[in-house]
Amino acid sequence: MGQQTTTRATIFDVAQRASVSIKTVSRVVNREPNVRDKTRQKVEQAIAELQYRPDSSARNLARQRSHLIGLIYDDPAAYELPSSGYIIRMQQGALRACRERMHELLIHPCNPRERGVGATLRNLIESARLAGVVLAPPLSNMTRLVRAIQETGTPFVRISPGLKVRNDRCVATNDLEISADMVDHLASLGHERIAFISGDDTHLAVGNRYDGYREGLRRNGLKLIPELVVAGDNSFDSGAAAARQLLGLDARPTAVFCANDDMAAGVVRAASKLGVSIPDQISVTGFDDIVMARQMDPRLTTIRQPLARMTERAVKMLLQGDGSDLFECIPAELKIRESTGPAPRY
Amino acid sequence: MGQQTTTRATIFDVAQRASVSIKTVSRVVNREPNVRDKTRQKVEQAIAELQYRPDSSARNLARQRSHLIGLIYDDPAAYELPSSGYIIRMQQGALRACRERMHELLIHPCNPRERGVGATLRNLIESARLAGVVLAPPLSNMTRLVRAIQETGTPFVRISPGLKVRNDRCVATNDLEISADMVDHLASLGHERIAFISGDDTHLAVGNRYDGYREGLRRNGLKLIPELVVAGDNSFDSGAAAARQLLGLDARPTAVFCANDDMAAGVVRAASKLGVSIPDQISVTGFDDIVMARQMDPRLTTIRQPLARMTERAVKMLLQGDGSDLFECIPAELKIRESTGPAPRY
DNA sequence: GTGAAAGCGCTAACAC
DNA sequence: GTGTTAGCGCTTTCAC
Repeated sequence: MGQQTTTRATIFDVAQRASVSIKTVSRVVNREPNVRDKTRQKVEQAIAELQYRPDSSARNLARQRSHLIGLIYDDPAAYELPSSGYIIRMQQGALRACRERMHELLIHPCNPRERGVGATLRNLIESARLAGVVLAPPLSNMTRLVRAIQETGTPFVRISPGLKVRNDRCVATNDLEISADMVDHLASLGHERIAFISGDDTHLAVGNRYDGYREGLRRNGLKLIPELVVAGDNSFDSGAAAARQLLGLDARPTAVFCANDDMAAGVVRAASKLGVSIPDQISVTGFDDIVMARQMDPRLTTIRQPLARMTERAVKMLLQGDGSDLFECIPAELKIRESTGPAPRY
Repeated sequence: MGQQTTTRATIFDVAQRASVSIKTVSRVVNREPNVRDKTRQKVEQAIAELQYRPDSSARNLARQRSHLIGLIYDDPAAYELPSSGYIIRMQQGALRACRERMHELLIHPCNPRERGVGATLRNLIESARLAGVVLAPPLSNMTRLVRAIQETGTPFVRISPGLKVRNDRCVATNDLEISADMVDHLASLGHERIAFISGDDTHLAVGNRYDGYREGLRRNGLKLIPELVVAGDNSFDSGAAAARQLLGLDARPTAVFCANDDMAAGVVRAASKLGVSIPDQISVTGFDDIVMARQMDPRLTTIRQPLARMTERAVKMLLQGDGSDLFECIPAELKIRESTGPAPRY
């Protein structure tokens, strides 16, 4: 064993050793038809003996495209956020599909507020000749970026762009529907004064959660009480602040639906500081199912998006080639845990 | 605007347009010397007009190496763990260095328990001709994997291998020292019965934390009390279980030092269930500074490894070329928060 | 079924 | 300072 002293074997070396032409070797390596079984075996043996590994650069150059998938997502200024779970789950799904299809994953967080992101993105995509690009939310709903990618002509898929999309491919989840389902859950527990803490609205898909909340109220015959809707910014602290506001109301809500789990955690914290018990006095729900949701006390009722599966699907669409599916929806799941319970009777 | 209808400009097109040879264009693009200012400008203008972007595949083929850095880490079976924060922070550091050096980052989680990881890794590294590889813990202390990478002859850096390393480069932190410092902190608060909950010992660097604990006891003139050392497995639940055991003791510890934050969170949970108040009756500390550490109540005293900076440094070492630094240590930081306080007097 | 030869777009010696 | 030319290791077209 030890260091690789001699130079690496090329397709020529293999061809020579197997007494065939390089084209035949190429056929074997790429699993193309029209190779006699016996020839194939000879070649395979030569490959094994020589430890031959095709050179991706050469292959990419000849093929005019790489075996790289780019995963592009928002680079949070404060990286250290629960958003990390979000990102990891997307990566995980993308990686699954990549492995299966013999591709590799390039990650490329970027700051959409920066000048020249579009150009940088184009540069990356074209220079590296990415085989495809997955655009994560909230970038997936930013026209400038989408356009920049379109201009490269490289296949791409958007994740949860948060609105209906004209021509290009995307995979989403049923944010709106599932949010309404959450209201159903609350309503079925007897809640009538259900508050909502909204999130960051540059993230269109997060906006859908509010629409779902309203739809849920509507279909349960509940009316929207303006003072029960308060704006958050997706952060723990904004959730806590909103909770203090809601709990200070003369007519308190009996349930709070938060547009994400971080804010829900903030609500839980604020409530417990005020001696308000969950879920006895107030029910709390989130959205995202972050790791902490299962470690909180009480464990948080929330909604889980199939992020990994969505991204996996996205990469597969990319590598499929056929423009068959333009849009795919993978439903989210209600995770009913301990932070929701029957409405208190006053 | 719009789609790229015509074929992409190559270096020839640029050369022709600027009335120079391709070599000159190459010089300009690669910022090589020996180009007259005026010539350079002509070329740059042609590049701009033609929207020329060098093709990485071609460049990589000619240079015999890519512009890709591989970040290789353990692919947890249950991915959905606080470890996600760990991974994200390493990625962030690696990305910072990559961007600065005009490289791209390939992520490659892998399962070291799987057969053939070594071969797969070699295959990736050689096929893609990675410019360099960063190996994260605990993979960085697995001989089989390290060897596989060595055999490719590709430059690599190990992160926190957890032990002194012979010849190859690595960047680590002062796990042991900082753990001893944590004991100093506890001792200075008057604690004498300090428990330790150990972690997963396939992760050598985590093992160092225990050594640091002992060193801390020693230098504070405290003796190691065997019944106060209990084995955990890095999980929240194992922390909670250990806590129940420790709190059941006739002579309880007044402080618990956990080898990671998840276990510390478990301890906090178990203690509060048992009505033991933190830090009044017992102090708790962790290691890692996961996101939750700052959102717990009380906020957790812990240790923060400079993971991002470590990985950033690693990538820079890779791209530096000169084998100057073989080993680099970036110190961790004590984060003293609310979960530690003066030892109770009985 | 198999092979010969012409690229793919760039870098790197070396010549001028 | 600048240009010529020969690769880099593969895929692809087309002939056999």
